[in-house]
Amino acid sequence: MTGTRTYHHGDLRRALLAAALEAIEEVGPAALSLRDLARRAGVSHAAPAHHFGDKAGLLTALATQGFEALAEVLAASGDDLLAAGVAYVDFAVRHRAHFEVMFRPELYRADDAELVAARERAGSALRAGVSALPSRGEPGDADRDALAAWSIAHGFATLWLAGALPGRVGEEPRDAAREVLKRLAR
Amino acid sequence: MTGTRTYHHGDLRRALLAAALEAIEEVGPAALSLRDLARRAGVSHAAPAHHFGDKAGLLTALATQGFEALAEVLAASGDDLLAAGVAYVDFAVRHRAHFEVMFRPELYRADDAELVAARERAGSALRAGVSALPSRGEPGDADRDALAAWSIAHGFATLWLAGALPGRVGEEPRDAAREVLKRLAR
DNA sequence: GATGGCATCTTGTCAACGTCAAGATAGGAT
DNA sequence: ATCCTATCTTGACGTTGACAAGATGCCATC
Repeated sequence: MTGTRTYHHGDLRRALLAAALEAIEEVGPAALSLRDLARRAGVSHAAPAHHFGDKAGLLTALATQGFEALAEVLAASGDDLLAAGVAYVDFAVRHRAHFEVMFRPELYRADDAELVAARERAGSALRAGVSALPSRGEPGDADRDALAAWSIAHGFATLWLAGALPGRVGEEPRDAAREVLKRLAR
Repeated sequence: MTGTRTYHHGDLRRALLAAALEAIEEVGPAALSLRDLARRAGVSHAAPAHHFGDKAGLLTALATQGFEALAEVLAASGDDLLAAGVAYVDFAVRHRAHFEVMFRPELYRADDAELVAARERAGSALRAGVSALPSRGEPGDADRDALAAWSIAHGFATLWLAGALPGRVGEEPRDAAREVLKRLAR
């Protein structure tokens, strides 16, 4: 990271992941080009393959990063379900590139061991917020409560990212999300 | 459509759209290849360009079809908000290829006139179900109610399609969706 | 401190792709 | 009968992901 160009980049793996996040925010995860990443990092066109094998390998690494970061964000939001939902939406908007890759499993290797572990950590963090709610009714309801909460947060985030929401909802995703998500918790 | 191979296909535009739906269900909308579609239809590799201009043009046509079909489905579900939500999820699962294209505006021309019209028809049909609900509270609440309903249905559908849901939710999307969506209407 | 091993990166190549330009074909109007 | 024009083919160009083979330099070992 000294800026001098040596034969060995020194931190190419990290540089490529960072460049990939930028590129995905610009053109989306599907239009990502390994050769473009190589140009951004100042290395030859075949250099990325050494670190990630192929394009799916790079996206697998990004998705894993994403699930780990999401797990942290959800854990930090504590036991408040509404806060967790708002944090979920906020994560999607702030880490748009990560989020978009995470939920396009056809682009990466969804059975990768590290990725599966990270995804399960995020899933646990997500269910933790719901299990804090008072239990009511029959068994299995808690699962469906969790799924309802996940669905509304995920749906709002996805629609926001797709630009499908009318301008009326405002500019600040956290505020808009809170207004919508609280309709479930009632 | 006689099966004989003439110089003029006769119904190439329709054949290409049908082939595209098949291909998208197999490999996703991003990995769609125009040359593959041409092979499936039995025409030369450049034939698709004549009907759709380019790849984005073909996906624009598919997205337009999708919004029109969704508008019909929602209109047919009547004034019941829960039924509309279930119909939304059912549409996404049954017309997976259409649905996946519709909400990836970076892949097509989102400002195309026909597409915008179809999308607005679908949006109107969606809001119609919510406006039938008894109004409560301040103005603007109806918009947010609609957005909450759309979010939970869209989120559930998206998570289902991404394969992100645990196996416990079952095989039949309509039943699973109803159990989840009804938690909002309470 | 020299040497060898090995991860890292480069160079060269290939098939497949989207797109464009130019030409061939045929159906229908005049 | 003739031309017009939409439809489709052929050929080409630049870009991409992937693979193979070679170049480079760090690092442990002696």
